[in-house]
Formats: sequence, structure tokens, C-alpha cells
Amino acid sequence: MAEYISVSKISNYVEKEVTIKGWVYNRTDKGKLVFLLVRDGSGFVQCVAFKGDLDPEVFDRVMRLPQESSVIITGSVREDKRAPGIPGGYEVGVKQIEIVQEAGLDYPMSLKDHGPDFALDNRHLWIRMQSQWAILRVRATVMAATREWLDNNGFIAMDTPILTPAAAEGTTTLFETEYFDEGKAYLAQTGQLYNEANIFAFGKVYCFGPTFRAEKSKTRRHLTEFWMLEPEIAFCDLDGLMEVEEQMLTHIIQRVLRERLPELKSLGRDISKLEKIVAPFPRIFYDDAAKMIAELREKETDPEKKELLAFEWGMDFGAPHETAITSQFETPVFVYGYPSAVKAFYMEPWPGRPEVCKSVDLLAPEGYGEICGGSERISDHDALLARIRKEKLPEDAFKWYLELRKYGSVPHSGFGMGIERVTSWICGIEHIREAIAFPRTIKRVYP
RNA sequence: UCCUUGCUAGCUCAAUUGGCAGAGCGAGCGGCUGUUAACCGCUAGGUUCUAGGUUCAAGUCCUAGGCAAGGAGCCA
Repeated sequence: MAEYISVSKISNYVEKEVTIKGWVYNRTDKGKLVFLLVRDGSGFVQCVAFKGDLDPEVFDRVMRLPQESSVIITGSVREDKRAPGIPGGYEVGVKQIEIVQEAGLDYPMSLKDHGPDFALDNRHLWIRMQSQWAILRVRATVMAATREWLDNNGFIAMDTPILTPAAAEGTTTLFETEYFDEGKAYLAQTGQLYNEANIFAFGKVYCFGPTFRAEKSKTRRHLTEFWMLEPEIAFCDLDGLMEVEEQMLTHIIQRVLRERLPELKSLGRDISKLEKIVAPFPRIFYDDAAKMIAELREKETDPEKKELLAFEWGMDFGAPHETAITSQFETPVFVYGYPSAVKAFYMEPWPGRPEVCKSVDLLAPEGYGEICGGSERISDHDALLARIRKEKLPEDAFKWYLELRKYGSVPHSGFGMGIERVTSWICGIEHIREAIAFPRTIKRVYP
């Protein structure tokens, strides 16, 4: 009886007889032999069936086997440099094949290119394609590595609510729902405020879950539902926060490089660029970043690009500005000390410079832009209350949040990291929608 | 919300100045013992997004609408 194995482990079974269960990804028939590229979820492997080795009727069926047919194949593993697949370099000589289901001939996802509309309408099938499979495997490892680093560094996983009574950062971008007799509830766009409560009980915490933004953003960097990691740390200032971010991200990259190299290579990712991502990352004050942009604008010869780089102190950075800054570096870059006016109400003012706050964005290289946003939070009760009133936020809703500043308040900091953005950058893909299994965008809730 | 672009075979796209609706992939049939998104031969496959309009003639021009994408703003 042959051992049932997963394709990812195939290198351990050379010259042995094995059984694999999977789906026909591609078929090439050559008359008296057939190549089946079979995927089993863990990898892709080439199976070769020779006419003489199989019952003529079975061979005839194999030769016509439609793409996506489900099969159970038993055969012997051999090394062969010619064999495609992931990991590749191994193939199975078919001795027995059970066709579990012959797939319909009208399978719409051919292995050629597809437009975004068609691909997204068929997302339930598109995820079977090698590129999408590879991206989503990387995503899973990004998530696992993130949790691993935090769990090993004293952080406690806390789940924050998804149904919330009020907005942290204004109500215009919230999804709204009826909540029994309590009026409106909103889908959370951050767990931060709850995490600020959690740190006074647990010290260092994180939440990791879906967040929802009803922003009418239609760009390759936006989803309406995305997964965000949010660590929050008591007794931590802005410098300490940046250290956590760069250490964690370095760990994530290292583990992905260790465990998902075949996937990254299959995506055509330039691995050497990822190998350079090691802490510490450069830290640039907002004022200096603004100067850097001015200098880069001066050097820019293309008038169109020059126009896009127009900038005045006090503005938040747009995508062209972020790209200009990050193009100067090979690792992600911290930009800190943004003007308070463009940032959220809860950010601690810079000592001696009240127009600036202790905020920090982490910008990924190669044009991927902001992947983390964080800050030191206001720890003084009256200062926070003044900000809430200035922003005309509902004071009642923030009663509990203000109370945190009355009973043992301490300097504390936290940040949010967008999992799909990090995954997109690591994979080097064009669009964030491919970094989540079933993307939700402003124009799409199907499938 | 605004700006730009696109919509032709199942998919990706072509169609010159307004003048016979085309190709590759996919599908079917046939061939091939090493293919890498194989290749070669043959076959089938069309309400050119919708509704009007101009014209001898509209995929192409005009009007209105629909859908999608990219970008801006906002953000992770």
C-alpha cells in the first residue's frame, strides 16, 4: 500500500511509491504519454502516464481528462530536472489513477491572462491558479509569523469588538447597522481604543482581525474589508514603538523567505530585494521628509511628475510623495512627527511643537507606501478631552476611553499594520485585491 | 464625489479614412514517447454593453444611459 503524501513533502519520497490526491491543473498529451500537472493544495507536481503502463481504456480517459478533474494517483517518485511544479524537479510515474470526478469542459479559468472583472467574478475558481495560490500561502505565513513574534515577545492576544457604538476617527467611513433597541451600531474600523483599555490590564496586547472602512476609495491599495494587526504597548514611547515595528517586520520577512521561497519565486519576486529588509530602518522627521520631497521635485524633469510632487508643509503625503521618499532607500522607512491637523485626535503632541504630533508611518519600498501607521497616544486626561471637544466628537461615547487617563495613566503607543498591504509588497503584486481570498471593494461583494 | 480610460467569440485582444467580423488561447476531432501556459492540421463558436440618432453604409461618428478599471481625496 503506497503512502499518502502531500506534494510539498515530495522530496522525501524519491524512488518510493506514493499516493497523491488532487486536481488536474494542466494536461499535455503527447500521443503515447500524458503529462498531468496535479495540484493538491500544498504544491504542484508533474505526473507522467505512459500508454503501456495503464489499461488502454483508462489511458484514453486520462488523455482527455479535463482541467480541474479530481484524481487520486499512485505511482513512484523520481527526480527529474525537467519536471515543472512547486517545489518542482520531481515527478510521479503513474501506476494507478482513480478519477474522482471528470470536471466539466466549460471550466472558465484558462491558464492564460484574465481581465480583473472576469477574474474577480470567478474568484472562487481564480484562487486555484498558481499565482493566487502562492500569494494566499504567503499571506497565511505573514499572519502566522506576525502572531509568532508577538506571542514570543510578551504580547497578549485580545479580541476587540467588531460591533461598536461609535467611531474612533469620525463616522463618515463607517458601515452602519441597526442594533436592536440600542440604535445604530458600526462595524469596527480599528480595535485601538479597546486595546488602550486592555494594556492597563495586560501591559502589551494586540488584536488581529477584520476591519471595515466605507471609504469610497478605488485604488490598488484599498479594500473595504481588510485584516489589521494592532499592537498596543504600555510604558512605550515613539522610539520604542518604531523598534517593535522594525523587529516584527524583519521577523515576518525572514520567516516568509524561509518557508515560502518557492511561492515567491513562482510569482517572479526579486528575492534579493526582500533579503535586504533587516532592522533597523531609517527614521525621518516629517520636516526632513518635506525637504527631501522638495529636493526630489527640483531634480524631476518630467513636468507631470513634478506637478504630482507639489508639496507644502502641513500636508499629508500622497502616494507620489511616499514613492519619492521610499525610492531613496532599500528598506522600509519610518516617517514620524506629522502635523497634528492631518492625524487623529488621540495622538500625543510633540513637546515644544504643538502643531506636530508623535505619529509614525512605516512606508514600504518599491512604491508600496504605507504599511503601518501608529503613534504615541495622549496620556493626559484634560489634553485628550480638549481634543475630543475640538473635533466635536460625541463626549458620551468616549466616557470610558477618557476614564483610562484617570486611573494610572502612562505613556503608551501602538500601531496598525495592514496585512494585505504587507502581503502585496512581499509578493510584489500589482493589486491588493489579490492578497485576500475574497476581496471586498466599493464595487464588489460577490462572490 | 471628481478626473481619465475601456466595453467586439467562453477568455485575452485586433479590425487602416465610416466600406465583407478577425487572431491566439480555451472547446471538439486527428497526429506526435519529454511537455513546461507544448506543438502541427482540421472543425464549431458573434444581438460588437443598452437605447436612440446621422449615413447608401456604423464595431468605428453623435446623444443618453449602464457596467468595469486606474487615479485623486481619505486611509492600513
